[in-house]
Amino acid sequence: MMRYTITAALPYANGPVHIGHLAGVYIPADIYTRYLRLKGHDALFICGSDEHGVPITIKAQKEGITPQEVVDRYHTIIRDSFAEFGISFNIYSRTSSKIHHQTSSEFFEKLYQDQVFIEKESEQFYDSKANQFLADRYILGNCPKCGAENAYGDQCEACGSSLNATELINPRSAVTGHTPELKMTKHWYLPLDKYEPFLKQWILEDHKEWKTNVYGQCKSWLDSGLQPRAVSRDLDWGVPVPVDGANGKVLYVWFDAPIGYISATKELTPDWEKYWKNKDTKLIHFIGKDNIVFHCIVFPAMLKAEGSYILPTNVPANEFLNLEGDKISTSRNWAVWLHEYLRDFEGKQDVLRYVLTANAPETKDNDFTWKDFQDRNNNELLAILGNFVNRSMVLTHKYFDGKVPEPEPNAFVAFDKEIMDEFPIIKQKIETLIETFHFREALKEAMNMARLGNKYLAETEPWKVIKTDPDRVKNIMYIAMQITAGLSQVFEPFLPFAAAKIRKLLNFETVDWNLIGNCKALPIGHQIANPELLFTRIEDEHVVAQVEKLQSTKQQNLSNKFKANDSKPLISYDEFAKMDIRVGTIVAAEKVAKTKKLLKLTIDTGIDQRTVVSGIAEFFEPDKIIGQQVSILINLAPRELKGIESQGMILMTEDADGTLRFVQPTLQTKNGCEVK
RNA sequence: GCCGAGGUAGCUCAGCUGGUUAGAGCGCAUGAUUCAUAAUCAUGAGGUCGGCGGUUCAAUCCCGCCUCUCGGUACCA
Repeated sequence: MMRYTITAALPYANGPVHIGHLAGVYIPADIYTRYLRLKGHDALFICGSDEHGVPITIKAQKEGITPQEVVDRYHTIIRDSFAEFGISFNIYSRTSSKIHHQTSSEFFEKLYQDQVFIEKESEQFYDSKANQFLADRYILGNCPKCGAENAYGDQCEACGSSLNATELINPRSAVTGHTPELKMTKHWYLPLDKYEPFLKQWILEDHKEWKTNVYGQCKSWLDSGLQPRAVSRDLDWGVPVPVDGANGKVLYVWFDAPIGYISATKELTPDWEKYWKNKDTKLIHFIGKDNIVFHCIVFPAMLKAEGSYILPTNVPANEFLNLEGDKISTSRNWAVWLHEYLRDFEGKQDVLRYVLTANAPETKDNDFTWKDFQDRNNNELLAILGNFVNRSMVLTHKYFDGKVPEPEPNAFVAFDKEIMDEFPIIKQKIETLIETFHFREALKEAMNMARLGNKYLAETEPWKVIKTDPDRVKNIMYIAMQITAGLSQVFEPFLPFAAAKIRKLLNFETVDWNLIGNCKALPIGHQIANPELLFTRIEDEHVVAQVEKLQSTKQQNLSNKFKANDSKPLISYDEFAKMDIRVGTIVAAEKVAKTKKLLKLTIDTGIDQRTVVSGIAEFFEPDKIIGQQVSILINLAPRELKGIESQGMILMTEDADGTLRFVQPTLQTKNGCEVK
């Protein structure tokens, strides 16, 4: 028996969870854990809500409630969704819990006492009216790049630039509107660079077996050199930094969140140390690809620094799931939310589990479509698995009053043996596949067991043989029932609800991986229950409704969500008149080498032909905009971009969905005409 | 741009360290069958393995260049 600690990424408690989360992290982790338990291993499955961090405080502020109220709401929704989908956590905890605060505090203290951290002072914005330091997201100002108002301190949403708060022009606090001042503040840094040699050895040399996407990402980070990372922030929501003079400082969320795995284990069992500190325990982190660097580099560095913990054996990160061809997006509401699915498809947890496993983004991003969902339910789950179980039960009832018939041991024919011999082979394949995190393939092999069952019945034709050789049918149905019993075991990790239902129908409650394929699980004479259908057909109207729902939320989002920005302060006519805006025509366009967004345009302004560098390359093909009339600000001070002098600025507008459009006269207009 | 991961039958994906006619499921076609939720079983059609070069007796698998998708990072009036 082996011991495993299995973690699934802590979902961030600022929204519900959707099918992308389930497909990428929780279902694979659940399959893995259920499998290990079936094999008799000691496997703890740990998860919880990640409840700290700035986005939650912002959400709370927007809604006029406390951060705790925000996380309480989503923690409940998330926890219940997982429970209903049969994600078999041993514990689903949360990082706002007392035990987590305590655990992460102690963790920090240990590193602090061992003098692992670097202490560093730097200047940060401080709001003297609110008496607090401001996180980057809490500072608004004019974007230094594009001049847009209300750029955030970390990013301008108008032009997409990532910023430093100190670059903002006219910065103001999002809390009070006050102009913040720069003030020195002290923070603690984890010197990741010091652990670089260790990490290089541990990952690049000792864990070449990790998935290529994970290994590649790590190599990329390690090769480019690691930097010390701040582990604290000036914020009042989180785990307070347990050091004198650290008032108003909390642990940075990336530091406390992974410790959540440890606190949850602690909450679960007094025996927790054996799952985290015993060298024989295998620690497996299931995550999405966005989390690779934290789980492969940062958290291991923390654990290593602490000294008494084991490091992960593997970090099987998955890619992302798309939905009907588009990226899943919480803000655009382009998602299938679990709590809504549970309401719309009551009792169909396994259908989604099946589809998401069969189409899991294991090696690359994958697409979920409702059509595929319908097809897989109707043509695979129902037609192959459900149908086999049903027909073997119906036949057993018809010929043997629902009792497992007694076979004549010497009467098994070559074909019987051939079929029976297949099952241990498939079982072995599934084991290897699950143990190497190939869940998609493993599920396919499990389905092959049901296929084999169908094939067996089709070839042996008990409904014909019964007329001529009833004894032979005893052997046939004996085997068919044993196959069914095997299915009730093999699907336990993948489709726990269906597996349990098959066992209920068989009147057979034992769960044991080793029963798969031994073809004698059900005793002779065993009475089975009446047949019931495992799966029901999903009709077109159900999936059409879902697609329409998606389309309409998408439409609504577009029209509803857009809110015109507030008017800027008044200016005089003279101020306006300073801007010399002309009608021009694009006469040449080419991509600026080594950039993604920049086009080098040559504009005929009526006065001259000049070069303008414009960040529109993601929306326009150079060839297709030649001849396009534009409005151009011609007396903007030239600026050099990527070595090219840009002499002016093309006026663009951005539609609600982010698409850029030219602002041009309604009819062809002479170049050089003024816009006024 | 740089780094990483992908681009294999209509669709979704397997293909270990290069080696005979490149595989599976779904879909499609044909046939068989009726115990079963018009479910099942068999057979078959379908691919210049993103493109171009190179190494090799031999490349989907190695190398170079290009191209497209996704992620990270940089840049972005």
